[in-house]
Amino acid sequence: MSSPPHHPDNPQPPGAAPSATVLSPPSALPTPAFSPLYQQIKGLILQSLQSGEWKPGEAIPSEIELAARFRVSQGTVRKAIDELAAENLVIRRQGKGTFVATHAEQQVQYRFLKLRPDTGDARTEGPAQRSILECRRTRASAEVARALALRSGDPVIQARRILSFAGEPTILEDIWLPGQAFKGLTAEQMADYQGPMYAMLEKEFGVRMVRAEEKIRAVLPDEEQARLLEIAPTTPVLSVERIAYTYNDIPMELRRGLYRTDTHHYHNEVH
Amino acid sequence: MSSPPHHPDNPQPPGAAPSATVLSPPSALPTPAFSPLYQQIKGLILQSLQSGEWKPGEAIPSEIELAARFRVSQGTVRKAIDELAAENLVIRRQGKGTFVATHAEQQVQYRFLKLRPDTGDARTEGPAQRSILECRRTRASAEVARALALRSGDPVIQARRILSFAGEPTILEDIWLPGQAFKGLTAEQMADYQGPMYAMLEKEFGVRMVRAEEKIRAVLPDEEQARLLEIAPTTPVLSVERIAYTYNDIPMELRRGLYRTDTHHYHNEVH
DNA sequence: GAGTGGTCTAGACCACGCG
DNA sequence: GCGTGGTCTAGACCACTCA
Repeated sequence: MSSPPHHPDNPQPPGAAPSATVLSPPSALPTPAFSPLYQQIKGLILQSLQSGEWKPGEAIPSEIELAARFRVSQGTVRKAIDELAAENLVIRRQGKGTFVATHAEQQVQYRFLKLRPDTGDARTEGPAQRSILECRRTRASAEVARALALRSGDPVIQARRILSFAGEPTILEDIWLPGQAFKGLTAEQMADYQGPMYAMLEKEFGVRMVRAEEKIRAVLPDEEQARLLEIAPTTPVLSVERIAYTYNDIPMELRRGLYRTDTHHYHNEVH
Repeated sequence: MSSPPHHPDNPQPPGAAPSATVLSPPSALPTPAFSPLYQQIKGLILQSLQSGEWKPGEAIPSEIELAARFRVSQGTVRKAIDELAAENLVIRRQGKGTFVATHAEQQVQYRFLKLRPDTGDARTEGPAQRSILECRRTRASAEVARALALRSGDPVIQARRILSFAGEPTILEDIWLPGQAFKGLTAEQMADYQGPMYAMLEKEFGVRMVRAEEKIRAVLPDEEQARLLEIAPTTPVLSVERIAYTYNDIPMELRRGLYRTDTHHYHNEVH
């Protein structure tokens, strides 16, 4: 950390780094950051988050504790946490504390899935049925490697599954995961786990998906895809190509989904 | 406004409403709001925004001025403006001031359009060519009325246009606008205006689109649509149904777009 | 150099959740 | 009743823009 900015009355000694025991980050300098104090604090909290010091669902230390740990005012910690909360990395609960965000919550199941039934409440539809069609270890094609920031031929896990809503097959997904981070992942694990796949990856492998980018197109399914989705091959479907990222914008999943939109639609809000 | 919360040392007289001259809002009570002070301030600023006290692109008063006007601290005004900035209603520029957001800026042309070329930079593609195919006064169908919160048979303006990128017709749009708010809108106005349509509506009618919701599906174009987009009728396209809202969540536009996704894709980021 | 937004602090009190 | 996050204030100084 660089020389911390001005403390009006309490001039901080130049090298006074936070007293936190900062674990060595995976692939970056300790904290380059010539940035506002609260940004630096945010970075330090982020490091603890990604190092697993606080697990998903757990509470992080209170603002007062963090302020003491980092030797800054509570207001500065607050602003750092505000940004983390705005990015959905933590969740604030008044009177209780601030918690590490997780995919394993009833309220926000399928945080990243924007498909909604055309009619009725999402809740009347009930949870999705998942069925794993395939799950195997293979090697990254050039395309998959590029999406996952790997080299061609690096080990990847490839899976295919179907999500059904109210008994209707609605989503067909092909999923690629970097083999290294998910050693030992089995089809059983994917099939048996109760809850979203991202919750399972979080729990079993400590990898948290934090944000994703999607490219959406209209396509016709091939024969096999149409059969699996139980639609005619002339029925257009949404092709949703997703790259999901962990902390530090590291891509951790490539997913190609085909969404039926005869009974559902992709919902988006734009500001 | 309810009794304003606690001023530590400067107890505010109970009825001390901000000294701002509040114009009567269109269809709501002066400010129900049993909410934090900064939320009430935000509401008051919002009223000035929607009443046109400050026009798009103009600067709003400085934080210090607003603090004086509303008799609160600068920090409270700041928090109110922070939220407005987060919602893209205003833009802060350090050293210059805070400005009313507008659709008429070079940087953020087509703020609501999420379609991007598959390859190359969006800027290499240049601006879109617009051609108006149709623009007429008509009456709202039940469906259009529901979307725009009108009654069936209310006057609406219906338009159809094509957006082309690099000479290729890419988007076909049918647009419905409530007739009352846009009296006197002509096809010439739509065709001649340099810049996004929302910028024109902003300038000519004082109606600012602030947010939109989209429902996206994959469909096949009908014959006419295919002809206009210069594609085969067997080419699936994205159907994007957008409802755009002004302040206070009042729907002001229904738009049905067909997007070609053979050369472009709909891009979305999810958190 | 004046004016604007941006950062930081310190301290007070409020609203909530839980034992 | 205590601890948590949430609100509000007051005052200082920084960083940027422009005349």
